[in-house]
Amino acid sequence: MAQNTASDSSRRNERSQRAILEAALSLVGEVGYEKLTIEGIAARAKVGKQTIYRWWPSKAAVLLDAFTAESEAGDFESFLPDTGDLAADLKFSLRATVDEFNDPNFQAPYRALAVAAANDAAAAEQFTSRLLEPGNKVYISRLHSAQEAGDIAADADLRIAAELLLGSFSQRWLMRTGELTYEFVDTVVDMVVNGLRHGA
Amino acid sequence: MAQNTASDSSRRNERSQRAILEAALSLVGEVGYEKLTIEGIAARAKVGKQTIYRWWPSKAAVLLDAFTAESEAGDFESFLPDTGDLAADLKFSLRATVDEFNDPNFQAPYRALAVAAANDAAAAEQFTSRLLEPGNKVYISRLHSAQEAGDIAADADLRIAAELLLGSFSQRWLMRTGELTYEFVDTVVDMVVNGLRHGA
Amino acid sequence: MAQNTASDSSRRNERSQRAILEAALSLVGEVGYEKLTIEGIAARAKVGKQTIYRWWPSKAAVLLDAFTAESEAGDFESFLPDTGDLAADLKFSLRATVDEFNDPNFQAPYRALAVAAANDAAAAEQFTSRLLEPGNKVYISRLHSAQEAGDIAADADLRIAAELLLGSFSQRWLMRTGELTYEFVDTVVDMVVNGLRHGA
Amino acid sequence: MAQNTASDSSRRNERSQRAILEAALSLVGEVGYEKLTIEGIAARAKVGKQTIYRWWPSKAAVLLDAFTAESEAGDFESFLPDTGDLAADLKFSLRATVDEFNDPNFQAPYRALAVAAANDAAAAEQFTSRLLEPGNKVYISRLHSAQEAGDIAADADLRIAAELLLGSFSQRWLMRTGELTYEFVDTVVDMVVNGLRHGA
DNA sequence: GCTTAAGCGAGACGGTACGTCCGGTCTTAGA
DNA sequence: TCTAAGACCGGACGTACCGTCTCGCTTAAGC
Repeated sequence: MAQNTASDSSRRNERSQRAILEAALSLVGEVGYEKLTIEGIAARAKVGKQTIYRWWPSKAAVLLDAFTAESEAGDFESFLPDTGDLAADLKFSLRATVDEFNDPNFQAPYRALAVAAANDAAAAEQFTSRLLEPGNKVYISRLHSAQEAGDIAADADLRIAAELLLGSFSQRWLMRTGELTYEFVDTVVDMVVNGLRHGA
Repeated sequence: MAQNTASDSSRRNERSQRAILEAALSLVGEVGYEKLTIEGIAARAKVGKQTIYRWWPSKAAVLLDAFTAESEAGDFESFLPDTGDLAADLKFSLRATVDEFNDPNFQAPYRALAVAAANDAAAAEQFTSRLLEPGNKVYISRLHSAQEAGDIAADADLRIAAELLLGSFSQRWLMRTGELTYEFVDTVVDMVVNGLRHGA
Repeated sequence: MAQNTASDSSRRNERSQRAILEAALSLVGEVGYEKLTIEGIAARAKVGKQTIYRWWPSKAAVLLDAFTAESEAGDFESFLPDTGDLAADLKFSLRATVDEFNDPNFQAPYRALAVAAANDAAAAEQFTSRLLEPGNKVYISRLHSAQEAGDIAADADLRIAAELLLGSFSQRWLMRTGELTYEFVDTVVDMVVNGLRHGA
Repeated sequence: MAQNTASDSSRRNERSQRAILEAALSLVGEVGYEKLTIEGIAARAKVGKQTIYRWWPSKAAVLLDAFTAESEAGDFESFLPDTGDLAADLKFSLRATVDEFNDPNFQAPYRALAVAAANDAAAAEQFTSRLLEPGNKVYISRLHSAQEAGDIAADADLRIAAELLLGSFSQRWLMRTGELTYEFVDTVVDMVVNGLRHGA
């Protein structure tokens, strides 16, 4: 968690912390990241402002904790099966991700975090290591298994392959340059899997 | 330009407008987008705040004008040649883009615009139509010519192909998940071109 | 007035200034000096806090202006007649002052100013020069005329005589060590006038 | 002492109490009454805040105890001799008081107490009964002996006489309207004694 | 001598106000 | 009429203290 080093976390008031994270999530859904204020969170959580500042360095940090706390409650990482059919497996997972990113309750805080990360290298580091990279790993690992099965080129750079899959998806979503549809991810998967097949 | 409809643009003071755009660019390079303020721009440009509010609806709009004004001064769009060798042409262009995005003077305002766009759909629309889409078009058009030459599958979705090329690039840059290098774009191009070759 | 040097007073909004002074006076009467807050004044005056900070350096300064503005509206300085009978004239004036200091509307802000002055040398300087000293002068001048008439010793220190009259009064009021009555001031006047009669 | 009734004073930690009083005195000398904080005292005394709140109801009460504790250590009440020469005796005593009030170590906490008393009737009651009134009594008693000796009028109000002596002194000091000098108190004494001589 | 209730240092907590910054609107003087 | 300047109302910032409230811990009294 992102607490200040100065304070003794064993004395945290659980009830307050939960109220803060819940307030942050619900508020960011209502007003967006830029209009999200620490005062607003404190007011909704019925908490003193200092209680937020004591434990988090910025609203981005609050939001990150809020988001991951909720995600860990459900089963966070979208499931990526390994049926032996790489393209099918990738499509399955990415279609689930499409649904997720079309859900306003997921989208609002996630966009807020992305904005914070784009803005500030420190936030980006947190965002990446706690949200993006775990997702990447799942894809890389599936690609690796395909590689070992001989389905894709032995020398393919799997990290970059994952970036093709997820970067195009992210960009379309973040800049709203198009709808996130099953067709879109299917096409992306086909192109990438095809590209990986014969020496790249 | 993004001016308000209310004012008569023939009466604009050119000197002031230029000073505002220059001030916006230099300030965003110094303090970043979130700490960029209208008051700060006005003060540096030695201009009344109202003069900014009269002609632009938001700091994102100022910045967008500032950025495009500078870009148009130089030759903005990265040149994409058509030598007949698709992969080589794409690499040539993307390597130039790598250089551009590694230039701090370019990077700071562009990142600011991307943040504004990620935040706000209206800003995104402007950002996309004035900066992203023109770039996309260049790539799509080159892909189209390759398609007509029979180098890539006839039924390939060229827009999505361009998104693969540029989205992975953008994501890596925006979230700072890795360095932008020639090797990176070369690999991306090879994968994508390979993927386009045989029906996708 | 106690405005900051930085601002151009010709651009003050009269309505706001008046509202601030009125709010300060009414609030100090309701809650006392220590619980008087700039935020409270701003809220009651329907004014931004900055508008107070722009023109006054402290709540003591606001209050001093508020108090003197009101006083100048009425005829501030208690009238001290010169009938030729020094003791009678002093009693007349001090009895009026007794009434004034027994009036809650007068007392609350005046006590607030006295507290501020006792606390802080800068406030004391303002308080003294704008409120105490003018009062002193009136008494000294009446004593001077009595001295010229031969009613009191030629070498008497009139400023100190005034301090005896007003200091004992002030102390009793400020520390609430006794009631302010006509009898009290009459006795004080008799003692002091008697003491001044034969070389002191 | 001003302790709360709720607590059992036999269990007080002497060391802590002393540290609190010393911290209060030294801090008030450094920052003044308004900027004196309970947290600051606790921090300097290396004591929990609750230990202060347990034993004193306000910072004024702490300060009053701190001040009287120190005073009782030395011989607090300025000696007022009775040589038969009233004026000389009063001058002797008041000159000593002048020295006292010109001593910064004495002045700072005493001013703080006076401010607290001026502000708040409850503090005033404590301040008066524990510091002012004992001083008054000494003067009244000396005047009484002079009255019995026939040096001053038999019907003179001796309390008011004492108020003349001490009130003018206090006022000059509190509002810093002039220096406290031997000449000043000498003149005050001469006027008052003279005024008391023949029926007042 | 053991236990148990208190005082204790520490500091988190819900609050209030601070003094500052900036947003976006409005007013004024001058070119 | 547009501009530079900046006052205005409003709202959020991040900080300082308030007075209350747990926490473990020490410690002294009374069983």
